[in-house]
Amino acid sequence: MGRVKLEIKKIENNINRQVTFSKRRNGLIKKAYELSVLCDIDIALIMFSPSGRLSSFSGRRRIEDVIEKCINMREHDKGGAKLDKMDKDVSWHQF
Amino acid sequence: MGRVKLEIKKIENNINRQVTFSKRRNGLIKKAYELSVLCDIDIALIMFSPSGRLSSFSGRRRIEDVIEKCINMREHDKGGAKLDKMDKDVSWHQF
DNA sequence: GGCACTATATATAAGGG
DNA sequence: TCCCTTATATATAGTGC
Repeated sequence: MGRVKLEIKKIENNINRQVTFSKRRNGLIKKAYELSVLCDIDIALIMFSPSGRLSSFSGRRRIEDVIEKCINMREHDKGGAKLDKMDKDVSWHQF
Repeated sequence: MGRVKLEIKKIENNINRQVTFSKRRNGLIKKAYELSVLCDIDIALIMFSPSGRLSSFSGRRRIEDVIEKCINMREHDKGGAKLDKMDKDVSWHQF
């Protein structure tokens, strides 16, 4: 999305990396917010900026509550937390 | 983003709400993944589907580690966790 | 439920101030 | 750095299978 197709690999230039982080962080939070409202769900988003600062977002409930619910669910129902399928050409770590 | 502009409010139809959740959840995870790679950061995303199922994602590190780092940072540096600014016309809950 | 299509809305990379 | 613009890449709503 932009004047040029951006390859998904680490942006080596420090300035550009921080700029991209700021823009995409805002976009991500906006989309998390929209998802929480449209689908009436609980959501939590935790990010650390390239300089190590914490950014977090949660929808209807306090982030601590969402985290706690997540931890409990992962402990008590390990099989139910997996996503069904993702793109084949990425190798992100997921649960 | 689609044939029609969608107002950001709860989708009342159960089927449509679940369909929108599935599509947007995938989009959100993809963007979280891209952000983690492009900016070389830690990130964690926790969502509960309309039916209550847990979906979560984390980038380079285990989600438990990212959550723990977040909790510690929020406890020890409450002032540093705030985002600078968001859209004025939304009222999401953030930290 | 999921997958594919496609018209449209949205996000964003570059660049300028 | 941050804000604005704009061309372009991407996400996705509606639809059919």
